[in-house]
Amino acid sequence: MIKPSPPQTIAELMQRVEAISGLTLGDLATQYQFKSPEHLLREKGWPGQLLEYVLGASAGSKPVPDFELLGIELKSLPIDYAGKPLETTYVSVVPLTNLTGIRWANSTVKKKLNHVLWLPVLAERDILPVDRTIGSGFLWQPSSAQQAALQRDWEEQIELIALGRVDEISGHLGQVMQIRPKAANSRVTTDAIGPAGKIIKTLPRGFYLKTNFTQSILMQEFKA
DNA sequence: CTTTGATCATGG
DNA sequence: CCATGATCAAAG
Repeated sequence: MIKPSPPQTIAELMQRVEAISGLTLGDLATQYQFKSPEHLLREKGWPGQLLEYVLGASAGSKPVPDFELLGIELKSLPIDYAGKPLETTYVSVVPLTNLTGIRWANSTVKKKLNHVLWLPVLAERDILPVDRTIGSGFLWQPSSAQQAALQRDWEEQIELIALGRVDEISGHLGQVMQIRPKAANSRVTTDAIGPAGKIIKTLPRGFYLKTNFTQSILMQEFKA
C-alpha cells in the first residue's frame, strides 16, 4: 500500500475520513504497513502519526497545518466509553521570549485552531492500541464564544509570561486552555523572561485544550 | 536541538 | 478518580 497523497479538496479529505470510521488503528496499520506497538509507553504519538499518514497529511514538524493545501489541522481525540475526552489536547509551544507586541490575533494558537479536523478514537486504557476504534471525524471552526474563551486564557497567561512570571504558571490556570510542560523531561530548559526582565532558564511549555473544552466541541457536534 | 505527535503516571 | 506535571519517539 503506497503512501496516500495530500487530499486536494475538503470533500476528498472527508471522504477518506468517513472511509476509516469504524476501523481500528490496527486495521490501518496492517493495511499501510505501519508498525503496531503493543503499548504506547514508548510511542505516545503513534495514533496521530498513523492517522496523519493514512489521510495524507504532510509529515514532519513544520509550522504549517497538517493539510497545508486546505489549511486544516488534524487532531486525534482519545475518548472513553462514554464519549468523553481522556486527555487534554496539545496545541502549540508557548512563546517565552520576544513577547513585545505579541497579540492573540497573530498567535500560533489562533492559527492552529482556525480549522481543525477532529478524529475521535475510542482509547480506553484497557483496549490495546491496535484494537482502538476510529470514530466519526468532523471539521470544526471555533465559534465567536469559543474564540473569546480561548483569547481570555491566552491573554491572561501570556501576560504573566511577559511580566517575567512564567514560573508562577501551572496547569491550574485557564478555563478552557492551560499551559503545561512540553519537553523530553523535566531537566530540559529554554530561555524565558524572568523577574526584573532578565533572561532565565525554564522548562519549555505548551498550550493544551482542557477536556471540558474538547468535550463541549464533541457535544456540539454529536448531541444536537 | 526544537517541534509535533501525544500519553503516562502519580499526588491530592 | 482525575488533572497536573513528566515523559518518549520521529523528523527536520
